[in-house]
Amino acid sequence: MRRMTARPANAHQARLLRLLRDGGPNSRAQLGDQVDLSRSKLAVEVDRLLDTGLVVADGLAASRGGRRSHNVRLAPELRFLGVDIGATSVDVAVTNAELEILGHLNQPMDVREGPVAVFEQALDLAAKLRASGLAPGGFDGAGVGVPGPVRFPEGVPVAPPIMPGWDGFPVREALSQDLGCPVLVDNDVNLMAMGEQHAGVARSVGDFLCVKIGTGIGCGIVVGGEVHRGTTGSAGDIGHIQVEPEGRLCACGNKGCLEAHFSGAALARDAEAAARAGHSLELASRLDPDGRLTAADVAAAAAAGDPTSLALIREGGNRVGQVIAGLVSFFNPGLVVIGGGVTGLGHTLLASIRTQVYRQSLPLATGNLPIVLGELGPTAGVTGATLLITNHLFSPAS
Amino acid sequence: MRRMTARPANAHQARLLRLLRDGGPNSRAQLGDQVDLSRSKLAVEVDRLLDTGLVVADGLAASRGGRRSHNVRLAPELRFLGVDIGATSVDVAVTNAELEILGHLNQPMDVREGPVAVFEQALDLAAKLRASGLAPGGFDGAGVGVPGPVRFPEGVPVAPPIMPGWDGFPVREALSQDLGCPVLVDNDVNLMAMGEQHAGVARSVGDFLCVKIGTGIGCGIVVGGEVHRGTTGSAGDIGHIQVEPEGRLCACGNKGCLEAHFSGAALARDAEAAARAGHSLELASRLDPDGRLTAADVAAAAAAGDPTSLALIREGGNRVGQVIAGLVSFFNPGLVVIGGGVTGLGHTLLASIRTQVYRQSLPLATGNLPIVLGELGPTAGVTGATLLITNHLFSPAS
DNA sequence: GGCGCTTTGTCCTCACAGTGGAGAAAGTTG
DNA sequence: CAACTTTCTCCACTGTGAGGACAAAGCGCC
Repeated sequence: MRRMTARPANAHQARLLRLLRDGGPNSRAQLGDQVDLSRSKLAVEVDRLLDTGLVVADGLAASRGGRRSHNVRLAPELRFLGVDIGATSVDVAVTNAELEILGHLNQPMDVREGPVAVFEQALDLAAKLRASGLAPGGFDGAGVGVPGPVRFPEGVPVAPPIMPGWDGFPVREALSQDLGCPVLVDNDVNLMAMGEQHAGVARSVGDFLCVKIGTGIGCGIVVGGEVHRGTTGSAGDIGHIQVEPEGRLCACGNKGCLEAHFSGAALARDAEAAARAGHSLELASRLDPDGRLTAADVAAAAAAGDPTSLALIREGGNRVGQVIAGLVSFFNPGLVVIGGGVTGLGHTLLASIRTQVYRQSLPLATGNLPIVLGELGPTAGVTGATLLITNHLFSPAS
Repeated sequence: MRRMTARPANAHQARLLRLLRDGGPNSRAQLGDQVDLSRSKLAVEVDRLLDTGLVVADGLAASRGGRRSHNVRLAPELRFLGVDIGATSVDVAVTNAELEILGHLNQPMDVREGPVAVFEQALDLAAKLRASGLAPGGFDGAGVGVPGPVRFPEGVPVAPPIMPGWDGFPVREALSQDLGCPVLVDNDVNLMAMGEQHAGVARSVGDFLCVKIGTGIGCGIVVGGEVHRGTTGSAGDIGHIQVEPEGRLCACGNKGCLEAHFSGAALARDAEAAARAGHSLELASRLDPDGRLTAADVAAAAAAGDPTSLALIREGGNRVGQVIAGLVSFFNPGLVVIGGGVTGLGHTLLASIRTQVYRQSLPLATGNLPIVLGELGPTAGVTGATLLITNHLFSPAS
């Protein structure tokens, strides 16, 4: 039960910790190449980190033509917890300090059951992972993503549209008590963006957008390598941008919101309607006993060549693409990542998004703009969550 | 002919220079209150700045109950040039190091005449200001705004839609040669945003948007106090966001761009059409011999109560408001500033923009969101320009 | 194996940024 | 004119960090 208590004493140490997190075991010489400090100073700081126990010796590395170097690495017993709460399921993962996922569990649930019930399930999953020996000493930190706006400094959801019972629930404080470790809470979309930035397609891109299409639609915004959360924590909430002046009624009360026209939920509804109207035998054959379909059913039908499903996906892609085109003109990102549950719709969706964006935005903004699917899938969120908390812990203590 | 050659030697000196720029003459004690340095260290740095000549003694201040303090200030002979190139006119202003405007000239012109002709006029205005004794020793730095995207590090316009002849013209290099001082070039909208941030409505706001509606429409984006320019320098180019799927043909080749439906130019065209169709006697009476109108004519007609003009303005406001609503949802700013030539349309325009934004965006994003007119008018751009160059010069030399 | 060359890591000295306190200088107030 | 404030300077002391010398450890070649 040895927990991480120490924190880096200065910016140099913080920098070194992050290099070790992102680059794995490293020799003093390799660290020196990346950090612009004299060798002597660097040795001093590394020694201090060794003293704290955050960093340990890791044997000798192979020679590169001279004396073999003594590697150091982050303490291998450090454990971090990533929790990603979606609208319809929870993901929980345990990582070491290098953010390698040691164990990952997923469970369906309904976020509308409220924070108490949901966190009971999440903590249960975390306990299972611990019970399998992955985190014998408990956790040194945890990151949590929730599907709605968060007042980041306090770690409290504010006015979340799809999870009314969560408004004001002190997520950070409650979980910090339960887990006995530091906790940080953020919007799930922001965490997905951070995950892709750290380990996915967005490595080494400073400014990018990460559009997550699941039950709802959100967008992570990264500016200069940092997540932009906005004044009230609601930045990236693009699901309620109006795409049709007199369009469908949305749960938020407005008409024609993007989310009402396309999202995992909207797609399933449209597919059900098409199936019931007899437009698609392929879809009808997939109806469950209650007459319901999911986005995954549509993806499967599309993969089987069902024209109705393909048309629905294309139309949805056009809608999202229309909004993304606007955002690209406005924000001029270096990359757009598409992720979330509907990535199962794959390249049909991507193609229609690309068409819209490349057609509508100015060539200067789209000239060298990749629009790609996220590559981490369900691990993006939990990876981002542990990145978030380690970023915090690997900073000089306030 | 004494030019500023020295640059601050370290971050402390840079910080002090900016404090003196923004706060005017200050005593060492007052500076110490703002800068978190010991008095002794601060005295050393101030002395070094005095040695460079960037800072000079400025006499004794009034006593605050003890020994009177020796004020210091930025050298009063420092002169900066701000140039703001619009689509239809140039603004040129001279400021001291405290960014007080000592002289300001404006001249109509047409950017389509190309960079050589335009800068000839701009330099002519600058020479006039010099001739009137405002900058006997020449300029210590200049900032330039152009109405299109700029590759900022090089100071070169790229693919500017409304000024084709400017693509790739080395503005920074050319002007730096002509003026014999450091020059920085940016998008005019970004400079307006910086101006309002420094001296206008956006003081002390970290994240805000500054929408400039003139001949075209653009948006300055400020994130964490810094202008966001995007990957290729085209961030904020919202004029070509599509607002109507099968809308009017735009100069850019697409259909339904915001700019095609509302901007200074579009408003004038609509007003002309209405006048010619006999819908408004008020507007018809303002037609010039060529049958042309300007946005200012529409503003005047609206002020006189002309219902056609008011309707045009309202409809335009709705269009812009629709786009801004989307940006607000996406970006979650703490303030939206409306500026540019059409601010003459005043509160009629503002009201319809506000209506759209407050109706379409989520309450969390709009709850405490002021939407206001810029307060600097034509001086915003030139102030931003001199802020840009002094920010650069008051930074530690690279 | 001996020798030169390379890489890695440690040790030592020096420069200097920065702190904090003492005290001088220059005011105000009673 | 004494007591108190505020401002500014001077000085001694501390800790950070750079840079060089040197030791340790490895490779390759003769």
